[in-house]
Amino acid sequence: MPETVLPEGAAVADAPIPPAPDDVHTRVIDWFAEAARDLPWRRPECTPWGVLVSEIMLQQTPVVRVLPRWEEWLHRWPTPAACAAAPSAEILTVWDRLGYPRRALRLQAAAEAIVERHDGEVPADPEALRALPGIGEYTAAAVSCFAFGIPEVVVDTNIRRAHARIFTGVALPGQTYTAAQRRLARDLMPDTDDDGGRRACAWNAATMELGALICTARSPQCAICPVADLCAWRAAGSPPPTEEQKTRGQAWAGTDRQVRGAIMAVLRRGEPVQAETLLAGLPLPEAEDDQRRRCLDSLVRDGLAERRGDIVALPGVLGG
DNA sequence: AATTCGGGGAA
DNA sequence: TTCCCAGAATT
Repeated sequence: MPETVLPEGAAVADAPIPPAPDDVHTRVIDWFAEAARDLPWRRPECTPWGVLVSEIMLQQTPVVRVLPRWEEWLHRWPTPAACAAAPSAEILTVWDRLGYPRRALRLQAAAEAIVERHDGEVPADPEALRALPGIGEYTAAAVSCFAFGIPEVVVDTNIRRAHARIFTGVALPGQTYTAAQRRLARDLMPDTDDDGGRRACAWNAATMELGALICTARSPQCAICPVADLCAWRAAGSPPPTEEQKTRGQAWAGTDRQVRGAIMAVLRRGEPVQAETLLAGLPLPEAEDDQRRRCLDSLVRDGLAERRGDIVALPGVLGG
């Protein structure tokens, strides 16, 4: 804020005027109709289970890496019941290197809960979805909206960024999902009175796609953006992100996540191995013995590995 | 509100 | 190297 005191009622020069939501709705939804990617979990024949699997896999993992794993997963386990009945080791193997393998176990646990609590059918109610393992606020809303057409407020990282630029006029939304951002997203939802929520769901999907394809984090394609002339961030001169808005990079080299990942890569080969051989053979010369052992222990605690005596394997393969 | 939890491809 | 990706669970 400048030190200068402005006249009463005068607009602050830097404060962008947010566009009318209705105008943005029409532009973005029309753009989506012609520019949307043909993703398999968007096809009309995709089941709610297929949508649910895609949403879990897409948590922090890019679309291009999810695609082949999703196809394999749905081919093997076309229903929650089939997934629930699978060996956990197979679950983790098919998950492969999507990352955060606890998601795979939680997805199977969700499938089990769906069989037990919902007669094997993915629930449409967002509260019922939210109660399933691995399903939080975003995923519950997304499944409810994309699989069942229920006009929930869907807010992912793409939508937060698009909202921040178009309506708030800042480069990036910041690291944490604030109450103000949640309120903004809710206020921006199209009316559901007329069409029962069809337009609201289209708005969710379209805004997400806009953030993924046009309004990207690094170099947004404003030249081909359907709302460039309405965008508050553009109107403000496309100011760069502040230090507060920048995401502080997560360290990777030397972290437990790296060591755990290296251990899981070995276990995914399928053969039980000696703990000492496994830990000594990790391609991480920097890692101390203490860290290697700690990470293996944590994997066992997380149910991602099983240990009997000196032998370690994926869960279930060591038998009773 | 801050941390932890994988992994890879592009800037 | 750093950044970013359809987040969730835990503290």
